[in-house]
Amino acid sequence: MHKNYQPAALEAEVQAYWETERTFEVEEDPSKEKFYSLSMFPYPSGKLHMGHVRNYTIGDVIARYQRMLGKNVLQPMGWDAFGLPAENAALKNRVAPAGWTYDNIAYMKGQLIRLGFGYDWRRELATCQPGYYKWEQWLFTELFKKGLVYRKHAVVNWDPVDQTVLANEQVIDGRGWRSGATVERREIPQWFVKITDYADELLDEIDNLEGWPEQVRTMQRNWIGRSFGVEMVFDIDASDEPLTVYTTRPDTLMGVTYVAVAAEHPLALRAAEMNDRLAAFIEECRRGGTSEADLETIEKKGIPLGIDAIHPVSGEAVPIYAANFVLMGYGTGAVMAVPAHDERDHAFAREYGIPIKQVIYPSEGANPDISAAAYTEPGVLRDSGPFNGLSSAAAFDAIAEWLQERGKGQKTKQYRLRDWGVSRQRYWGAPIPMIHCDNCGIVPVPPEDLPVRLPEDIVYDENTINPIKDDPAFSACSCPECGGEAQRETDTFDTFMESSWYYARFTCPDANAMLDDRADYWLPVDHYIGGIEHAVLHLLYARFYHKLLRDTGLVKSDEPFTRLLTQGMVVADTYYRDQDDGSKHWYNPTEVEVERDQKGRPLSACLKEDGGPVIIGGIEKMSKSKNNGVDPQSLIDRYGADTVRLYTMFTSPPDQSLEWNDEGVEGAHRFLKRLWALAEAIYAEPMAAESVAEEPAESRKTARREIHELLKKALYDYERQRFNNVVSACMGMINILYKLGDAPADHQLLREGVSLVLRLLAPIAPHVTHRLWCDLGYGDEILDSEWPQPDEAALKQESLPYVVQVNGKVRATIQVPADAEKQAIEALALANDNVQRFIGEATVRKIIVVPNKLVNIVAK
RNA sequence: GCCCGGGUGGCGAAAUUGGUAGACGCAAGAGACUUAAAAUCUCUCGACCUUCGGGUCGUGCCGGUUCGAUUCCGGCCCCGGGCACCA
Repeated sequence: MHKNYQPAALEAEVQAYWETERTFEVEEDPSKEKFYSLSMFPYPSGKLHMGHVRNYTIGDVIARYQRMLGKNVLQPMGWDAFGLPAENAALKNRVAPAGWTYDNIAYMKGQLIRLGFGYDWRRELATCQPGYYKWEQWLFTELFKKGLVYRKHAVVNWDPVDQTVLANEQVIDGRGWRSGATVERREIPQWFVKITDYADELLDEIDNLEGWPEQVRTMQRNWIGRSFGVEMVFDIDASDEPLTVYTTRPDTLMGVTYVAVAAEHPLALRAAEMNDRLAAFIEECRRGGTSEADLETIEKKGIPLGIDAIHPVSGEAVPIYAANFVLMGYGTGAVMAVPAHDERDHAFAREYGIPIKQVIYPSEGANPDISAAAYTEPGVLRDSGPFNGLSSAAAFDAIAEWLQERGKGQKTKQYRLRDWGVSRQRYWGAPIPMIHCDNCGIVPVPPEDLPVRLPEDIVYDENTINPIKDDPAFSACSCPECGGEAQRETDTFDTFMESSWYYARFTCPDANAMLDDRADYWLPVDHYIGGIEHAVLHLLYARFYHKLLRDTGLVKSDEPFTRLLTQGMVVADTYYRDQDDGSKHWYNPTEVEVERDQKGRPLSACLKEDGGPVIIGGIEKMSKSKNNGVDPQSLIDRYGADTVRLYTMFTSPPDQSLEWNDEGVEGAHRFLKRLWALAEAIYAEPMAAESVAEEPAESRKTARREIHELLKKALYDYERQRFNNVVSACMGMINILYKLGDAPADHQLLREGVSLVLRLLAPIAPHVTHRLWCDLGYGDEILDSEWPQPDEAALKQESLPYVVQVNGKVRATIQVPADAEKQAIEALALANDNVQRFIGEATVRKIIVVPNKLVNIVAK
């Protein structure tokens, strides 16, 4: 055993041992309880960032912990390999996306191994491999046959200069990121999967996801957004085609004072033929991005069509407006507006001088001032003709019934959730396996022709937009039905398609089918760990996909992930300078010197290179775009993997955001050196197996009790996944062990204490604990050692400290025999001088005794 | 704009969930060892007052419930995540 802790050599040796012993390779074993621990696989962007390190450390800690509890643990790893950054890199460096991606995978895999994560690498997969995406192409054609896939027009961001579709991320302040041109909204045909068919099941089963954070469950419920409302028709005075609108507040129907339609609504387009102002407005509405955040934050604008809608109950004419906040793609592209009872309608009505008609009044209390703000609470109806006097709830039913009897509407259920658009107009993705034939229409690629391979051997220059779009070698094909000339679909899948089922493929990566029997041994995933930013999209799509797999007969379970841990962001300060062209140039924190005030708050910052000032951009998620990432590799090189793992676990609880701070890593390293020093002391002086039984000294007895209390706390914190507290407890134990004396009994306690700390720390710092466990002769394989339990006898105390409060304020701490009765405790509390001083002349009204904790004396 | 989180010393955090606020660590200060430095070890460390016993205030802000609130309720402020083509 070395005298000093030397992580680099030690970790290499232990990693070699794991590889030779095939420690983390697992097979199905019906005799053992299985545990499938999975961390969200990375996009191979180049190198690991701190968020990866944190995510995979949490996952590895959970996997190793479960292994130490005796379970058959599967922990695989793979690569979410398709995506936009590979195309960006291709444009920038003129390299093919495939080569760039595989190079990144090789480098990042090396980093994962260097960090000591216990993966079964035989199961590794990359989603850009034809052997992987073949099966999702196959499933897509199956879903098409079942009617769960369809094509419709949908809006995209169109860059009129580059002549290309842009991702939302590529639209900056309404302009294309490369061309700087104002982005337009354009409708093109795209493929959709009917997730709304599963909306009810996806929503109702959230109730059963007890292992998921409540926060994520709430977000998913709101995202699906099931609402019960009424669909109704407004006749149009100038048209035969009525307008259909949906509302969750039919009780406010008599307060409708206008109707708003999307700018692209056929009614608006027709009216615009005769109306230049309207035509210009519609043109204006086509500009800007498509994201919901963009649409919801633009100034709400509208323009009257000059056409009226007929109120279905009163028969009154109300004006129709074209409005930029109503979207053609959502619902029916038309909404009824009730300014008195809806905030957005209220703001719009005030802007355009539209009447505000109050029809709902509070059932008790003062009537609010409706001219100042909308009254959105339910209440009692007035000025509502036949519905006067009804409550909002009763009016909901009465109005729905009234409309239904007259064929003007009905109760319906609606979702905020929209069908999943899976088409992307990009090269680096899985080709959508569909064929367009002039004779036969849309024809799915037959299974024997799958996979539709994406050509990887392509050339990129700065003008390349999409290498397969205009490549006849790719798109030309023969129709599988009529054999005639046909065209392949050149759009590729949304990368969420790949990431929605990889967890299942890991169970049988070599199966000659999408999945085989092994899937049902391992699934569902027992513990899934990933970033909170995936709370809705990825996690909802994966739940949906699992149900598709189930209904295709490939798995038996209903849900993919039993327990979910959403780790917080790794965040860091950002610094930038404004460029002449209006963009921002971001500087890495390592390039910047920050001046702080006495309280440690940043005052100003300057660039080390030129000493000039830079702007402090606030704390944000570590990202390439903000250049605020901390490279974990330099920390690994300097301190070793165990220190980096220990520090990331210690510095924040897993589900909270981690504010990166280089200081502190040193402390984690120091702790491992202290552990090493204690182990060295044991090694240097191996003790006789049988030491003479001696009555333990009082201080040693206390030390042992404190160690077992900390052990109990650590076990509790392992269960609730507060790994930062586990590390704290281990540090506390080491601090106690450091203060022990030289007696044989001290040495015995030291041996016991170190064996406890090693096992508690084994999932977190696996290399050093593995080595010390072997070198000190505790056993051969710490992962298969007995998981520690506190000694109840050591925890027993003859007397306990109680806090004594007078009127809720702490006035004394007293020692109370453990078996004392309530009266005895009260008497001891009252006997204290300081307590008496604060009772003074007052009369004791009440004494509250909280067992093992405190006494509160209420005196007045 | 909408949905979801978070706010505790100079800093990261803890408080077994309504019962001693600040465990553990970082930074800082003092001391020991050393020719010296590093490393290591020991002690101090929320603010203010103090007769050195202790006292008053203190968990973003304002109010409430309670014998007792970081924890529960109502309102506000600030920061972060998501918003369907970043992954």
